[in-house]
Order: sequence, then C-alpha cells, then structure tokens
Amino acid sequence: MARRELTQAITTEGRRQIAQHGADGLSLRAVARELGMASSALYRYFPSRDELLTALIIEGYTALGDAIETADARADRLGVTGRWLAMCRTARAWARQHPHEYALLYGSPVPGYRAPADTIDPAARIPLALLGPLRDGWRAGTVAGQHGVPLPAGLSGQLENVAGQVAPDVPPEVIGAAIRAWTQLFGLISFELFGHLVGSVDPADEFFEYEIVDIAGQLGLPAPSAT
Amino acid sequence: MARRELTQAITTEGRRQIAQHGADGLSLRAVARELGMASSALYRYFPSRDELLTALIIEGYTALGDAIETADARADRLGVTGRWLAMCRTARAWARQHPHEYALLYGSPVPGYRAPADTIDPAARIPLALLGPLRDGWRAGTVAGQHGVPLPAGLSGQLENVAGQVAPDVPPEVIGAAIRAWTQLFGLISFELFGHLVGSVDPADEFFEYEIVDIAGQLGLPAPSAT
DNA sequence: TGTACATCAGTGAACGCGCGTTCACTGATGTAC
DNA sequence: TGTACATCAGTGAACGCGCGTTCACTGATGTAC
Repeated sequence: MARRELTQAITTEGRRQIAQHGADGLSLRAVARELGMASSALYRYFPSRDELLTALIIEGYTALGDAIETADARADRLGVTGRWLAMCRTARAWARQHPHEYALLYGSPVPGYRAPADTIDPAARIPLALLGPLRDGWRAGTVAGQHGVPLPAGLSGQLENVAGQVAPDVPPEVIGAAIRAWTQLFGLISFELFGHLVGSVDPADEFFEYEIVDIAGQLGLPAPSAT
Repeated sequence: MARRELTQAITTEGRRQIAQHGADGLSLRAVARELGMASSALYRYFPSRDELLTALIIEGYTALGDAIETADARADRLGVTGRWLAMCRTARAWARQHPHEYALLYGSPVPGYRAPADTIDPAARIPLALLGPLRDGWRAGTVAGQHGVPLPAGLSGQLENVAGQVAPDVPPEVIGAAIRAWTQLFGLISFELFGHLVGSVDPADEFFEYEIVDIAGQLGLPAPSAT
C-alpha cells in the first residue's frame, strides 16, 4: 500500500473511532488493531497521538467547510438570504450526522491538547463562508451597516482588524453582525446536540428554522421569499 | 470525620481535579490518594465513578444557578433589563472562573456517560432564572409577546407545553424568546471559553457587553438606562 | 546483467503507567441486655 | 456496670484492563555501479 493511501486509511479509521466513542476513544493501538498492523507501525505516519488528533480536527473543519461552501454555491440563485439559510441547514445537518466529530470541533477542548496553528485556517473557513452573503448584501446595498447599538471603541478596533484581513471594504458593524450570527448558529447547534433543548423545544427542527430565519432578519437580510 | 463531611471532602477534591484536568481527569484513585485513604474506601460513599461525576454535575449546575439567582435578586432595583444584564455577566464570570466545570456542564457530553434524571432540575434553574425578567416584563406590559416571525404550529405547541410547566400565564412567543436568549448567551460564553473567538473579538469583554445589550433589545426589554 | 548496498515500512516485545472495581479482612464504636 | 454482639468505615492486595511510546530487528524493494 502506498504511503498516502495508508495515511488516509489511518485517519479514516481514526475518524470512525471518534464517531463511535468520541475524541477520548481515539487510541493508536485500536487504530492499528483495526488496520491489522502493529501499533508501533503507526509511528511511521504520525509522530504521536496528538498529531493524529490534529489531522482529524483539520479534516473535520475541512469537511464541514466544504459542505457549507457547497451549500452556499448551490443556493446562489436564491439570493443572500437563501444562501444564509442553506448554509445554516447544512451546518446543522453535518453536525447531526457527525455528532462526535462536531463535538471535537466545537465542544470542550480536549484536555491536555493544544490546537496547533495548522487548524486555524481550516477553522476560519466556516465563519468566512457565513460572512459571504452578508458581505455581498452589503455591497449590493441590501444590508445596512449601522445597527442599533453603537460600537465601543475597542470592539470597533477588533472588528476593523478582522475586516482588514478578510473583507477590507466591509464596515466593522457588518463583521460584528457576522460574528454574532456565527456564534448564534453554532450555539444553537451545540445546545441541540448536547441535549440542552431536551424537555423544551426538542425535536428542534422547527425551532431551528424559526431561529435561522430570525437571525437573517437581525442581519438585515431581505425576507426569504423576496429573492 | 462524619459521613456528610467526608462525602463533601470527596466532591470538593473531585471538583478540584476537574478544575485542573477536566472531566476525564477525574479519577477515583487520585481523589482517594489526595484524601489519604484507600481507593476502595470511596465505594462507601459513591457506588461508582459515574455517580461521583453525576454529583459533581449537579453541584456545578447548583453553583451556577445560585450565582445567577443571586445576581438577579441583587439587581432587583435595576429593573428587568438590569436583571437580565446582571445575570448574563454573572454567568460569564462563573464560566471564566470555572472553565472546566463549565465545560462539564455545557461542553461535549462525557462519552459513555448518560446524565441521569437527577440533573434535570438543577440544570433547569438557569433558563428559569433567565426567564424571570422576561416574564415580569411581560406581566407589566413592558415586553411585547408578538414577534416578527409567526410561530409554526409544532413549535407553538412545544412552547405552550413548556409554558404550562413553568409559567402558565406567559404566551409561547415569550417562552421562545427566552429559550433563544438562553441559547445565545451560552453559545457566546462557550465560543469565548472554547477559543473560537481567538483572532477576532478576543478578549471578548466588549463584544460580550455589546451582545447582551443587543439580546436585551431583541427581547424587547426597555433600554438599560431607562430603569 | 549482475552484484553490493542503502532505504525504510513494518514487527513484536517490552517499559512503565494508571485506571475502576472487588473482596476478605480489621478494628473501633455503639447498642442491647 | 459489665459483657456479647452488631454495625460499618476503612484497608490493602489483587484482578484484568488498556494505553502511548521506544527500540532493536527483519526483510523486501529499489538504486548505483
């Protein structure tokens, strides 16, 4: 078996173990066992368990990012609001299909594990994709920049800094709205997945739809039927 | 040492270990070691590791619930908006002071652990407390029930069901708004604590303030200075 | 075309570790008569 | 007031487990001359 293929077989099996037993259930020995090789052989491919975990985290963000970006592209003809809703639904669907991987990305940090810098870019794809329709809406004049509460100076500086890196023409208010929406979306998904809605609005399908439409409204996106 | 005192010494040490190493770092042997007793002795107090974990989860929800309810009571003269803001700030402060305990409550579910029914009531105290000012505002007529998006039938039923259990006089829209606000608040705290805001609005102090004021606005709570 | 050598994926045994849980026991304390 | 007994917190050894990582090694493959 070629080096690339075996490396991929290892991460695939690792992902399978995380899917079944969560991040702490990831064991090099178990991966090796499943692949029918000595546990020491894995060290030809990953220098430590943590490196394998990092690879899986990056794969997770990449899979979710791909899914969201694809949903965005597919919803192109539905306008900015349609794109936003499509991305939200896709994020939720991915999370529900891969709950343990989702928890690895957005749940408690793995104790004793420090995410290296390599994970930053793949992770950033998700908020960047969500920013897309907002940025396009602002450029087209359908999304207003100014919000009710004026930005305090420090926050404004942080947001301008972010804008400078990812969308220099967009005002800090819009960046702030995007971060809010991103936080709200994943807060909602986490609450559903981690069981906090049990006993109130679980099953959460209707609540989720209600929420993402409301967030779209907060963002100043045009009503979903209108485009 | 009396039975109650030793039981408490065990949970205190368990909480200390979770604070240092996270939920997976909780080990009966380590607790016993730290308390200077044989690990088998702990089984006189807790029938298994999971039972100890359950006790710690309940203690966690209770501590957070106490903190939030106290903040609510202290802010009584500040009106409904002041109470809401005070509770939000207290929740965040508690989470930042007890990050691992917070992760135990609101992070990824512990793999292989099923939360028993005893945790439901302590956990419910937090959303119930947050509902308080909203309910009072609605009763006093300062908070509107109707929202932009009409409730779909199924969601409305779920919310009426919740209302029936906790606040029968409150319309489903207000319950929905409370669940939304609760989800948003903890989504935000989780994102900050779990590191997702690093690189954008971290340190998150100003962003947090900005957000909770905005949520208050969404809830229809009167402007913070006006009472 | 054939030989000598280097490369390197994979092996298997071992190190040293910590864990949850069980079980027969000790020994102090308190209770019943 | 003194004796016999029950209770029960705590002990310490043991069971059986799985883990990450290291290390000297084998043996096939490919390369250089």
